[in-house]
Amino acid sequence: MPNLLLKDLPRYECLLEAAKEFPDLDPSACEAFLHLLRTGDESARVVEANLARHNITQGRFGVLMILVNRCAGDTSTLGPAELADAAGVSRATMTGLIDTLERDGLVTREPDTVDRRMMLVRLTAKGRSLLGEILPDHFKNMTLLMSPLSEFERQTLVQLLTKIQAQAIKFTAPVSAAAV
Amino acid sequence: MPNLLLKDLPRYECLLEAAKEFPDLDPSACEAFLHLLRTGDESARVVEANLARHNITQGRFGVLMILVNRCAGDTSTLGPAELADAAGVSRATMTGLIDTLERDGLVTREPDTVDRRMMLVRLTAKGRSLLGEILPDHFKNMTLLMSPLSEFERQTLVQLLTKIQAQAIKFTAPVSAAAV
DNA sequence: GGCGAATAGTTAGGTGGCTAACCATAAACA
DNA sequence: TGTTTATGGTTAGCCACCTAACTATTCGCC
Repeated sequence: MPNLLLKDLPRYECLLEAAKEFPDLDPSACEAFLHLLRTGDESARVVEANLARHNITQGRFGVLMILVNRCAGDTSTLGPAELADAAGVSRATMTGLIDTLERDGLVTREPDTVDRRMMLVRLTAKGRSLLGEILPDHFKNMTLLMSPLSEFERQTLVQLLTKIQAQAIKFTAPVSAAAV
Repeated sequence: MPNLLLKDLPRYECLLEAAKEFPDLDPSACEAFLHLLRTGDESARVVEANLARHNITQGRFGVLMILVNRCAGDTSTLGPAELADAAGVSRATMTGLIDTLERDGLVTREPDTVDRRMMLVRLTAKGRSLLGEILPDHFKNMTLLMSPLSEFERQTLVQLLTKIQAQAIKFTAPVSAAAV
């Protein structure tokens, strides 16, 4: 009987045993699945620890990155809905993220004079500077995390993960069909 | 310049380009990392959708599963700290999870007469019954999600993920050293 | 021009994660 | 036996996610 996303991953032999009781349980699928979730979780924690040292979370960091990417010039802006779409979160959630980013002086928010429904979000110099501080270690950690894998293994991993992603998309309707 | 954990994963060529600006950025590591997080995220959503149909979340489901696993007989119990440890969350978080589970009649909670600091959590018949409803589809979805991969590919994936897990543990001190 | 539909951003309420602090109890030590 | 340390569960506050609902604005159609 497997535990899911728990501290101790069940061994394959335990899954074989559990499959006797649950005919729908495929031991190798279950094992791969649990390892995927666990490794993803642990990997996220690694980069989050680096971000936390700069008093920022993954979500807020993502918003800053989107602003840098989508705003070529210093004067460009994005609306909360665009940001939410790019970040893959709801507009309501994005309101909260922008709230705290604005509070910390990392972005500014002002009404759009052209479309009066819109707010315009802009990255501040402080926000840009913070990214400059964060990114070197961020990338180093990422590289270090993947260092046990050879170039070939990384490619293999990406290929396998891409297959799973393609399958996952089928579960969730055509909402994410615009990816890549 | 890469987006992180965003809706559109950057293509490898974009990462090569970005590496010119950021010397610490390793394109293949970054690509593998982003795919790992993205696939994990999407996979979690798949199983969560199934759980949501039964009005339960991943976290609460995990608690029920621990209770089933750790409590061989119907009369056995676990304390909140044990549950938190097994689930990999804090005791404070576990209090909230038990609160809602108790509210929904899926577990009971009573003081321990032997050790008066303790509460004892027990799975109810309703909780057990709910698991019985959930598990068939839960396992089926898991199997279906991994179906694009052959048995060999699944083994390969697990091996690669295990390497990353071992590396991730080094970042987070010996706290999780008891895994597997 | 007027009306209905669509869009934008925010609020309210809920859930689940965290840390720090708290009170109560048990265990360890002198 | 008394004191200190450790453990257990909960609370407060914060954050991030969601849905549903709301108000305001814009768009499309007649």
